[in-house]
Amino acid sequence: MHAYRTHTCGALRLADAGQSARLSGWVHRKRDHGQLLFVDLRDHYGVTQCVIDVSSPLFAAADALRLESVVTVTGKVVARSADTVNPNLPTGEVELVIAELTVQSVAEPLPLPVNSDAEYPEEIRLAYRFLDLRREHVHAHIMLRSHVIASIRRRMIAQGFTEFQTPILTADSPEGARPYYVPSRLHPGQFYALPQAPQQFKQLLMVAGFDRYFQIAPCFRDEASRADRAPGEFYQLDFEMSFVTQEDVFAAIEPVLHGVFEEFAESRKVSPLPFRRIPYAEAMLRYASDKPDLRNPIELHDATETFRGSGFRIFAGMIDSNASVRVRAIPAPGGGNRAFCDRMNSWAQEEGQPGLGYIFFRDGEGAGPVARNLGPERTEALRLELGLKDGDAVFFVAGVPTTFLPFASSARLKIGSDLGLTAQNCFEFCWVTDFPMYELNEDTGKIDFSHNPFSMPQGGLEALETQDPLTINAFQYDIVCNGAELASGAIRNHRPEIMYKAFAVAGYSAADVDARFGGMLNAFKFGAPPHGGAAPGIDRMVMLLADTQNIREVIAFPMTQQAQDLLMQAPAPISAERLKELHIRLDLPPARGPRS
RNA sequence: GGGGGCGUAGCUCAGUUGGUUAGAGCGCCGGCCUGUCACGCCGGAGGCCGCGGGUUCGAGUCCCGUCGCUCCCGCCA
Repeated sequence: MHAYRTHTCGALRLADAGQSARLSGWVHRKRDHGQLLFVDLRDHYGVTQCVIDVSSPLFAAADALRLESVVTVTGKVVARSADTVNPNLPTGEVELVIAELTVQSVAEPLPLPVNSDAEYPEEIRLAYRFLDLRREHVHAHIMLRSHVIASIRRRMIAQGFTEFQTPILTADSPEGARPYYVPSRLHPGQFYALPQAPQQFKQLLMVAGFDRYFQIAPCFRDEASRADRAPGEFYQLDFEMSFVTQEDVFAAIEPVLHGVFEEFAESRKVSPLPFRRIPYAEAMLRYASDKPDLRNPIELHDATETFRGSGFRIFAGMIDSNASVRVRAIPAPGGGNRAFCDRMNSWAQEEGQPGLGYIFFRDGEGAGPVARNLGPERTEALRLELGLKDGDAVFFVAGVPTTFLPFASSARLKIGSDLGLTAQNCFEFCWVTDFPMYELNEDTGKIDFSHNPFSMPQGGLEALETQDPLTINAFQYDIVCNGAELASGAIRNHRPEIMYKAFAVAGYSAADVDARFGGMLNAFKFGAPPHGGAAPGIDRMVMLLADTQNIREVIAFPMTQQAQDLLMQAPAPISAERLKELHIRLDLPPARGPRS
């Protein structure tokens, strides 16, 4: 008989009754009946009930076992009587009668309960992550992550992609985020940077003729974390393709994402292929967001003309005084009562807004202060345009778009969820396309890249030379699922002359461009294929599939919000010798850490 | 860097208008129990109410400061 086990703790069935078996695992739970003891033994595969009574010489030893000790038990598998079968357990028709017991590893009293998924302070969970990972939910999430990644690999390879590894110790790349640096021992005063993304390497692989690249790529960014954004490091499905249009990129990755989500969606619906394409400008108009949650059916309408010169002086005055002011109407089907409208208004004030204007429809007409000031004709025209009826409401936000859009988006989401309009148990995908190439920096008044400077401007060199830069779109796209940005991508700019011009528009000289992107630009001077790609976030995908809001639930060994590893104690000081070797002298007094 | 929320037993939380000895469930410890499976029953231990200051006859409760956690803004494809 094998030293540790003949079966896993999830394996035994009624058909095994009568055999001898050996199981190894953790003491999950004990039920002590005085003369009779049940021990639930758990491993990765499941739980099996083991039983021993007072007639056994091992009874006292079994009784004394502490939870989470590791033991090996050997004995006969017996069928449970009909009234003691546990239908909730795959192994619940049998139990193992303990005849031999070996304690492989004794567990001390536990700092957190393993046999319960009850909430526990995150600090303790992270410091004892090896225990936390034994718990059912987290264990399942990490397994889901692994299965998702395996599915992605399989599907990418089936689509003709090849997996590559790119350097972790590399050069700083000016992509926006703050990089992590690693001091060089051999080159005093010089530093490697950890990649924020393998962006330039994957483009170089295209120049090298590999045609279709992918990587489950670690990315490093020294930026503040969020509930859905891990500090320090995260993983992307990074991919790139040669000789492709934007539609070719969509056609290659859609079946992968759709397939992965279908595979792990369980009962949840996944948007059919092809995913909807929504131009950026339309997304901002209809959803006030570049990552619309399409589970929510509400669409905004422009109502600027309805209010221009109207009796509703606040909006009419704003429109007259500033040509860029717009009014957006947010329909709220079923929200047509004063209680709901007042509640929304209070919410808006809590959000720091002056309030939230509304009209609600009853008895065949519009009610509320806005309707009174607007007058019956304009109110009725608006009602018809929005397709509203008695019992519905409409809310209004007004101002300069860049200022009011984030609030309008929040209001849309809140109305959808408060009125129960937002669909549940589904994954609603869309592409948001045609992002602007440039944007106006409101602080400096200068023109900045609005996304990735490597994107190809629509219209190419001619557009850069002739158009107002703020009207130029890029072949730049996002993939959005349930209001979360899952990926960003682009058709890249592979033409040096267009690259120099694109940077010139944003105020960079040719020398600047050479200094910052010399390596990649140089490669483009020796025959570069047109290419493009994207990089869906792995952690985000698993979060959606695991239906969790917290990214730390889908990472085996996450850091805290303050980017500390409580298990391995990182970051940590290093010895004076090591510092010297790295040519580093700590001149500044030690800064007090977040928790020193 | 800025804003919001939270901080009471090991854990989750309750604690009224400022008023006697700060409670419950879970966990832990002890006892009982031969068919449980979140076993059950009895008993017990366990509290600087985050920390410091203030107001008050009296503070878990009100005020100020501070520390920690968390969420958001900035930032971040």
